[in-house]
Amino acid sequence: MGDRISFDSSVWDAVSRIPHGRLATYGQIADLIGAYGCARQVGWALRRLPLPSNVPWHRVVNAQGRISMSLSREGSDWIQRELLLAEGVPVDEEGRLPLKERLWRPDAMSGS
DNA sequence: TTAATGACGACGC
DNA sequence: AGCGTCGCCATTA
Repeated sequence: MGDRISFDSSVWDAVSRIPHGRLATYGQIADLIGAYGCARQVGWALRRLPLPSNVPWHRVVNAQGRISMSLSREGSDWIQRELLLAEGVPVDEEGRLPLKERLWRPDAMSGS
């Protein structure tokens, strides 16, 4: 049984903790689940997420403060932009957004 | 099995 | 700011 399944679950769980209106980077999620340096894998895990989903996958962007636009996403990148705009996060046509101001700082004292 | 491909990231210029 | 390069590593061909 794949480690893939548990890895994906870990990613989805971590992403589910991102508060409404805030953002996290792929690398940040990787760190959070103890997979330092595996940012790309986080991207793959989100790619496997069946849509629509309750997991707020749209709150994960790249470290450059942009939505990772790619033809291979077949439109999910633009859906991501719409979902972010819908919850008050400004995103320009190039996918740029205010990462600095909206970066999620996980609080050890929250949850559980 | 080897080669190419990414929803990435850090650097250099 | 923008772009190219390289390191990264699971997935896919």
